[in-house]
Amino acid sequence: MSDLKPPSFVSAQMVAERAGVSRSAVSRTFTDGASVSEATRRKVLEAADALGYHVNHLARGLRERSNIVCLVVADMTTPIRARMVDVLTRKLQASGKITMVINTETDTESVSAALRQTLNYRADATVVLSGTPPASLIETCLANGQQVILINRDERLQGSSNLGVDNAMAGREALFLLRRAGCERLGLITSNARTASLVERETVFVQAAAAQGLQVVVTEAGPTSYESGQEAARRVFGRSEAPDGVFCVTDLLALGCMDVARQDFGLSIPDDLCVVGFDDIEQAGWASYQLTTFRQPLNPMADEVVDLLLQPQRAVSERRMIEPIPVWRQSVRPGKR
Amino acid sequence: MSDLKPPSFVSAQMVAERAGVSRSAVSRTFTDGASVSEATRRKVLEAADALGYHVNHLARGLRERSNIVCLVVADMTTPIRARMVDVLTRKLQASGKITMVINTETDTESVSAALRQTLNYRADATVVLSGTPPASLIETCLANGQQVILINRDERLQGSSNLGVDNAMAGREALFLLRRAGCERLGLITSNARTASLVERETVFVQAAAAQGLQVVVTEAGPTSYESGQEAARRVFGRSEAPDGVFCVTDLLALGCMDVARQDFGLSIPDDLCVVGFDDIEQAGWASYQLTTFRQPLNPMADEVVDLLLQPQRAVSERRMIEPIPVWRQSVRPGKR
DNA sequence: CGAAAAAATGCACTTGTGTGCAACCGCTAA
DNA sequence: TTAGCGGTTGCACACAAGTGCATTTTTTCG
Repeated sequence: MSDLKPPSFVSAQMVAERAGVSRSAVSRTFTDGASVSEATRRKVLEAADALGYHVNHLARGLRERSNIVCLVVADMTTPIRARMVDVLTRKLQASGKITMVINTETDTESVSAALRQTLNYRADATVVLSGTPPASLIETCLANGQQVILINRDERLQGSSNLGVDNAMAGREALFLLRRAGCERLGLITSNARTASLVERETVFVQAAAAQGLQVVVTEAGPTSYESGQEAARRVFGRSEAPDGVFCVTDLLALGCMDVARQDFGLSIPDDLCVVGFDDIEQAGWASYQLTTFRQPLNPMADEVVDLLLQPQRAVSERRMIEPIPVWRQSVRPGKR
Repeated sequence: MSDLKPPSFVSAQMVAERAGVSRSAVSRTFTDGASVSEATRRKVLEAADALGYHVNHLARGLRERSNIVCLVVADMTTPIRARMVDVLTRKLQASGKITMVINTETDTESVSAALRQTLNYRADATVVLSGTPPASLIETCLANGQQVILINRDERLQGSSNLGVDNAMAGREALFLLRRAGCERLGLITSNARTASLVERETVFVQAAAAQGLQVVVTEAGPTSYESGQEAARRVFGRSEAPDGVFCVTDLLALGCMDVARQDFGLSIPDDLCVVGFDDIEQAGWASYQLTTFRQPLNPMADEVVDLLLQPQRAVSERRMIEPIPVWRQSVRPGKR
């Protein structure tokens, strides 16, 4: 009397047998707009409920769209990435998609493997948050009818949709803020990740400064993290002509920098040192930091992604740019000292 | 001459035609241990490569296991949750599973909807990180042969596997730490989330204190967040007999509490006030905080999850407990004042 | 060289679903 | 009474894969 085989998913066939109808009737009951009599429908729903039946979306997706969207992401623990994943999964779900997360490294090999997984699962689209896939693989995706959306990876790739924030604007504005605060010796702290986004913020900041006849002390630390910010700060503020205004290309770098500047070098922020960040992660607003920064407008960005998904034919090779939002806090003086 | 219909996924059939073999041959080429001649295999691989063919895992999963694991989670932006998702997706991937993330609210209705999605996609297993699904729905999952693993949701539910950290131990040890530091007036800060985990940490701490004849000032703030910690601190330290030792059931609460205690009330940590947290999020180790706390051993926990998945038949109704690891930093005095 | 064993191949069925097509049912109007 | 009509229903096929079984091809060994 013991059931030896493990229980398996209940299928439409079983429901049909129990309800005494054809399997088609079951299918139609769960399909919007299909023609089923009220009586049949009731019988089917009753049987389905009793057996615990749930439509197999995998089999459904065998015919046409799978409604699966893959998220290729690295460094998920980074606050900004966590928020991105959060917002994206929310919005995608709201538009009837389901999200597969592929956690990867940023090197090309890992990203390629991730993208191939994406094809294996017949995702309607892939959203790449980290790393840059090789162009050939993107073409394969497109050849398979799969949409590719790159976020904040600025290398323009044929066929993929690109979405990013205006890094140049942030670089220019950061300089403006620091100059208005009366900063004379400018510094820039970046990581060795050298993402297109980071590089653009850096170069625009440096060039804009050069246009004003100012030189910028550029410091490159390890990966984009709090610890790298600390390390960079130890190098920067130990020298004779330490900067009095620093643009950190990432909030995490900025926070590490602030802690070291204050605790190890006794600097007062914003009196002795002004700091500007980028991302507006939650911690930037904490009382200990009150970092002036630029917010990545994640909700609008996610809306754009959903929008791109809903009109796939027009989306090919599109490029959309979103303005970051300056967030004023206390790490930069409002006027000249 | 324009291709009107959108490109669609290339199937094994197309590869077979191009390679001049049967579809079976294609299938066998991509199946380990199947019998194919080297010549055929080469022809197939060549055609597959030219067309950009990728095996459809969805169709493969139609026959047996889908290799999909669903992660039901809320509050993904919380550092501890982000880390959990990160570690789990990594380990699951490493063991050949693919992760679907369902971002939900903690209310029963949302969690139920999430669990039904889980069934729709024929997930081999569901890992619940937030909220508590109704017992009836868990039974439905089990009836469909789907494993349910609950993490840190301590209500023991029939049939599901439970995995959690030893909250009681943390409560006891937190008290020990504060008492050894010479704290006389104890406080506890919790959120209104009232998760089983949080409640257990609270009650054990309070009871252990009572056993020593000490009363604990319990403050309940809003959701588990930095801001709630701030709010609670404003209420607690404004009174005449403010505590000199506080256990915050979560690191985020602790960090908010520390900032307010220092900046609004001029308290020095750990001289005037000792603080203990729980989770060991990254920010707890930042220079501004140096919070003494208990680490959730996420890697071992994820290993347990994978282990449970690999032996599904034995896993039914199992319950595993993992010890949190005390992390010594500077927010508690090492000895009596 | 020929027979037996081994390897490779293709057919046909399986999985769970949606859907076009044709049959059917009940009802109304001529 | 019967043709017509709209609403249901079931059959059979499609989707993309894996696999048992029978058949064909190749290899091996006497």
